[in-house]
Amino acid sequence: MRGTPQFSTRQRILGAAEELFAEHGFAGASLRQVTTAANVNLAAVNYHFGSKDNLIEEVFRRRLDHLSEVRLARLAEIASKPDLTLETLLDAFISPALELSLDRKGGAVFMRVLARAFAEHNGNLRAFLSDNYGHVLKEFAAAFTRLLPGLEKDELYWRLDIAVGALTYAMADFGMIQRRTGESERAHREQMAKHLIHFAAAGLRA
Amino acid sequence: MRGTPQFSTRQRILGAAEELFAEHGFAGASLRQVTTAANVNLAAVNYHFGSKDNLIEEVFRRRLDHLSEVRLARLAEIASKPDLTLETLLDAFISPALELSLDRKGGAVFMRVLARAFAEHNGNLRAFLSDNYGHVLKEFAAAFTRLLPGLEKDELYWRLDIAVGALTYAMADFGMIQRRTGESERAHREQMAKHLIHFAAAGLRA
DNA sequence: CTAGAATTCAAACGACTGTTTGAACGTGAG
DNA sequence: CTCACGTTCAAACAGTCGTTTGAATTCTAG
Repeated sequence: MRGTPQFSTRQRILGAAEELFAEHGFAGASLRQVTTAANVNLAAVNYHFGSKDNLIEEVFRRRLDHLSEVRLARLAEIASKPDLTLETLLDAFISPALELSLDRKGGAVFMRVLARAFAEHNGNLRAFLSDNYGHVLKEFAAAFTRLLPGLEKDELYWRLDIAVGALTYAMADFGMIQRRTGESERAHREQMAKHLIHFAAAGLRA
Repeated sequence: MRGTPQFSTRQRILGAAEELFAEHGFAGASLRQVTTAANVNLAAVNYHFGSKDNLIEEVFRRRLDHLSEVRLARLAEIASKPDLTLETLLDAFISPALELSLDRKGGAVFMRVLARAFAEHNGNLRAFLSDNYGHVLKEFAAAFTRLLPGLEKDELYWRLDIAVGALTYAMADFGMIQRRTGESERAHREQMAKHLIHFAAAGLRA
């Protein structure tokens, strides 16, 4: 029990990779940086994950599997309600991401990795994300369609696309708004989610 | 005049770098890829720009100097009008970016490079952009403040931040909406700008 | 035409890349 | 104890990285 690993080699690699991918990008973070940060032998990455590309996918899978589940569960909870509002529906999509980003163990970091996946126009990565998690977006889009029956399909898709953009950008903390001194990280992000829902609801309606 | 360069070595390097940075990122695109694509000797980058980092900055400067000028000119045109609307003000900010993205020579590609700059949380790059082009955002923010006097300052800044996020995301073509077959690139992007202005205006007002 | 500056070139620098190898290690089952 | 299996390890693989060098070439001013 030297060094008290506490977490498995796999988990430590995933954690270190997530952090370094967020900071330096997928190409910019080397496996030597990752394995050093994880306090693990260099060859461990290829032993446990096969390749760097597979490691990247696994970093997404570890977080997105759970995030998608929670989002769909929230959607199922509210979908049948007769008094469903746009704000509630947006909240069902945004809150799970907010909660993930408030997770003690690197959730906020992961949101930046996710935003990088959008910036990388990489076909393989996009296909992986679309194949594995595209159905969540589809289900939410259907719910929005039901909630905004007056809107043409094209019109709605444009607006949803824009809303997703605002969400991605905000959750990854790309913006210029700095957390105020004395304000907790939690309070800051909750403010952000509140404004995001308000803004997106108005944009979708108008 | 063998090979009819047509453009200077500098310009060809900048063009090739822009394209490869958009596709593979700043770390992912190597100087050998860039110089090969530009049909130029490897050492030319360090001769003309000093280093890869300087080349990156120059890629931004080439486009942003002009974009900032146009944006401020449009703002000056409309700022004094008594019947100024939110839509007009948003248009003054968005249209110049739209026109740039429709530029024959790689304008659309540059918008993706710009979005990458947000994804890179790189301090040096952010400082460079903020130092050189931050005043444009400041001037527009002041105009928005004048136009939305009922809104608290914090509230306005949050909404502007979200609007910038939606704009960045959309202009970089991160979204899932594909151009329809038969629709021109120009028509597609003009649609996008139209929806963007409509969405952002509603979000800012509500 | 010529001297001198500006530019381009092939080649090499040391450092770093992802991946593979085969031996060493720890551990639990028979 | 012993065997076997899963895991870790140091070392090396062939390439690629950004940058530098000094000579060769092109351009320009006098």
